[in-house]
Amino acid sequence: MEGTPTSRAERRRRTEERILSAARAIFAERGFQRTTIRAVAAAAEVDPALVMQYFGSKQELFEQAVRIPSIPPLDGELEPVEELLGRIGMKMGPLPQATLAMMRSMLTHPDAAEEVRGKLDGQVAQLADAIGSGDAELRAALMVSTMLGVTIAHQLLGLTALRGASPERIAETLRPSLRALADG
Amino acid sequence: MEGTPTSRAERRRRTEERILSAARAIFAERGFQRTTIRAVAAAAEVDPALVMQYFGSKQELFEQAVRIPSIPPLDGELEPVEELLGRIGMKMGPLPQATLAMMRSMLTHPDAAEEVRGKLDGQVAQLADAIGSGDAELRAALMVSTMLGVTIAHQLLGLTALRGASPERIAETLRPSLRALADG
DNA sequence: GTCTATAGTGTGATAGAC
DNA sequence: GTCTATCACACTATAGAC
Repeated sequence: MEGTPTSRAERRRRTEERILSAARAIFAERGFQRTTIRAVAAAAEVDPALVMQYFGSKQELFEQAVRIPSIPPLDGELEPVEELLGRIGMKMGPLPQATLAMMRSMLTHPDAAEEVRGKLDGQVAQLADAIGSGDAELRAALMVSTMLGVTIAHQLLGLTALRGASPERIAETLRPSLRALADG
Repeated sequence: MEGTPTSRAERRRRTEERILSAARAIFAERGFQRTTIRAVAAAAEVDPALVMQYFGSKQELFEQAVRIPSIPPLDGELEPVEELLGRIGMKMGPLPQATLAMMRSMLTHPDAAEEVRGKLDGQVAQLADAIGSGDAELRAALMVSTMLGVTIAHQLLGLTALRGASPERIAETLRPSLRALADG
C-alpha cells in the first residue's frame, strides 16, 4: 500500500501540519495559557488525544508552532541602516502567525519572553553594529523598541488610529523618527 | 468597643488595602491568568476565602487592583507637545504597579486590552490636538506606540541594552525621535 | 494508528463550623 | 466575622479499547 497517492507518512505529515496551523492561529489569538489542546484539536478537526500523541505536551506544541526561520546574521559588509530595518521587520505588513503567537504570549509566558528577548537582543546588536557611534547600542535598542511598540499597537492591540492605516503609510510616517535615532 | 484606636471598619479597610497591594504586585508579575487567588491571599497573609468575601470574584479583584486615577483631560489652552509627552508618561521611570499589572495582561486578557486601548486612544487624541496638522492622528498614534514599545521593552521584557540605562538617558535619547514625529 | 475513558492536578467559588 | 473543608469544573496527560 505504499504506492498509494497518499501514503501513511504523507497523511501523517499533512495532519501534523494542519494541527500546527490551527495551533498558530489560536495561540496568536489567545496566547499560551488561554488556548487549550481541545480548541486546537477542534480547529484542526482531529481528536484532542492525537495532538498529545504527536507533540507530547502543550509546551512542545507551542514551541513547534512558533518555530520560524530566524533572520540570517549579517555576513561580511555592513548594510545600510535602512535596508537592515526593512530586513528586520519594518515591513509593518501582516506578520506570520508564528510571530504573532510568540508576541501574544511574551508578557505572560516566561519561555516566550525569553525567546523574544533573545531575538530582539540579536536585532539590537546587528543594528548597533551598523550604526557604530558611541551610544549605538542604546539607540539601536530604542529603534527596535519603537518597531515593537508600533507592531503591538497595530497588530495586537488595534489602536483605532492605526487600524485604518496602510503598512506603507505607517512605515513612511515612521521613517524620520527612526532616522533621527540612527543618525544620533 | 467603637472607641478603640483600630475600629472594625478601620481594620477591614487596612486588610483590604493589603490584599489590593499584594494583588497589584502579583498581577504585575504574572498577568491575569497566572495569578491565583490563593497566591494573592498568601502574599497578603489572609485566607483565600476572605479575598473572595471582599471582592466577589477574581475579575473584580483585578479591576479594583488596576484602578488608577487617569490623566485629567486638557482644559482650555493647548500645551506644548513636550510637556504633554511628559504628562502622558514619558517619564520612563518606574511605573505604578497598577499600570504594570494592566500592561502585563493587555495581550491576553480581553478586558485589559479594551481598557488599555481606550486609554491609549485618549492619549492619541490629546496629542493629535496639540499637533494639529494633516496626518496628526497617525503621527500621534506612532508617538504613543513608541512610548508603549519602549516601556514594554524596558519594564516588562527587559531588553539587555535597556536594563542598564537610566530613565533620564532613555528619555533624552528618544526625544529627537518623538520630535521628528511631532513636527512632521 | 486512532480515539474513548479516565486519572491526576489546580482552579474559582461556596457552605457551614467556630 | 473569619476560616476550614469541600464542591464543581476545566484542564493536561495517560492508559487501554478498538
